[in-house]
Amino acid sequence: MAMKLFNSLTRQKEDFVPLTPNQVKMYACGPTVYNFIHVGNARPIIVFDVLRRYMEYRGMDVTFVQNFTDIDDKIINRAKAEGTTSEEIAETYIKEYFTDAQGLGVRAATVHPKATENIPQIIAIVQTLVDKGFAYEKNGDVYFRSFKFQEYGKLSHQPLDELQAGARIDVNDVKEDPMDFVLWKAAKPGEPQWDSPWGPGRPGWHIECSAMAERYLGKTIDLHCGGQDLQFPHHENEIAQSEAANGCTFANYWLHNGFLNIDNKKMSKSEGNFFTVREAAKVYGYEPIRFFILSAQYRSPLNYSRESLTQAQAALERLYTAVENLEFLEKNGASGELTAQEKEFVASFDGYRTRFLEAMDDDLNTADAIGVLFELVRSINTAVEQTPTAALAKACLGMILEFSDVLGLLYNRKKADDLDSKVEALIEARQEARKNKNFAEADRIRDELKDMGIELMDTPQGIKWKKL
RNA sequence: GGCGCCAUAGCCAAGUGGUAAGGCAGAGGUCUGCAAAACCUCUAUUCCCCAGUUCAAAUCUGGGUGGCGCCUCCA
Repeated sequence: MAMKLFNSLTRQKEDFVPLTPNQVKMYACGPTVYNFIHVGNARPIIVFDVLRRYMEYRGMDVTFVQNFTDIDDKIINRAKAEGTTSEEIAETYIKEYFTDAQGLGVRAATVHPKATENIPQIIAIVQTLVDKGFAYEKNGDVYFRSFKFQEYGKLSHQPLDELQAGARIDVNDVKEDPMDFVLWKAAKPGEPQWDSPWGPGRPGWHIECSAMAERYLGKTIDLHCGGQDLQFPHHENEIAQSEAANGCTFANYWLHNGFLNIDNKKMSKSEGNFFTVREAAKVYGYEPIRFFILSAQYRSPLNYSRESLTQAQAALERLYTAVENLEFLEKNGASGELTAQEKEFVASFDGYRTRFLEAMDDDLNTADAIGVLFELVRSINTAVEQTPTAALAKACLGMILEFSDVLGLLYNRKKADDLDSKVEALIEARQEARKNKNFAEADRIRDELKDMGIELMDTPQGIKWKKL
């Protein structure tokens, strides 16, 4: 059965069928690198990372392209303000982007192209559009004739005349029509520029994505993803440019994630009501941010709050504890093969897997999938309590990690490294005290170890410890 | 003005025609020297309101109310 995705083009959930069976060409609009990313920016990054992981889990080969917009007014302004160059600003925040992305458990895309490394490709498309009459030059700028593209508005489902009315504010312009948008901007003194058939200048924002998607994925791609706020005009314009230039469909499926809100209002840079991922991670850790974002279906609005992040931390903790307990049992549990009863239990995993797949197939319902994961964890905790064997623990661990890998969770598992001899001696001393029923001393040692960052737990299989 | 989205327990959040998943928080219990973890039980007769369709609705239809977004840079 095919997975279903909500396609913004048709406003319906559709079976996802890639152009080439099991080969997926996927593009996501990446950040403009002039600042740290905020938690709202993290939502698409995480969600589409999960989509990619899930498609791979389903046996598809995914080529995932996510660009960096590294030339833009904001970058130029920031560079001016800091007395440095655009290149330097972009380089800095690309580095910071990767720090955050890695922290959030986001895998690097197949390719992370930069706009500035695709100038010839951009110029080529603009030239084609000029040649075909879809674009015109004015004072060194080049604009796209929006209404010449018959299907303009098909993604955002905006009636063209209404769009025009809304754009009436745009007065005294050199454009033929207010709805036209810029493909190439004439250079201003002191700003980064490249030579072009229309004189020195730099690319507009929308054209970059058209150029990079085509270069790395081809003229028609399977999936194009991004935030809901990019649907219009950015994605609408990408469609217009690419389809006008190439004469074929640009992307078969368009996915748009819902907003991350704060106080029920969209978290946005221009409003200033945002927390950077870096700040939030300092308070809650990176992984709880990921868990929090995946705790709702990606198209629903999601409200950022201290309480939600705290709840995410606690929920994750439950998962980690389950995994740690299983790892402990794998080492210290009773040895031997799986019993018939245990085998039967392991066979019940198929039911969970089916439900997990159903949830993920249904437009990437990560909230439901996480629910299945928690139900699995509870049944495993119960089973393992009844028969704490190493073989069962191993099988259970495998099942949990299979799900968590798809969601990209539980990636901060600590390696069970060795304790130093001093700690071992203290544990030994505590055991001796316990044997002698000297519980005051035993508890004192446990507190001492806790101060050293080692927490002890007594289990039927022996002493379990973890670093805090 | 145009085009959309959302409303489920104290909190977060699934469920979209068959009688309310899961997590967090809370209460009680089992286990334990204690602790931690885990497990068990309990915590929405009800899904913003009103009307309608149906044997059956949180789920469909119509009408309200409240909140939000895009139409301008924004994931």
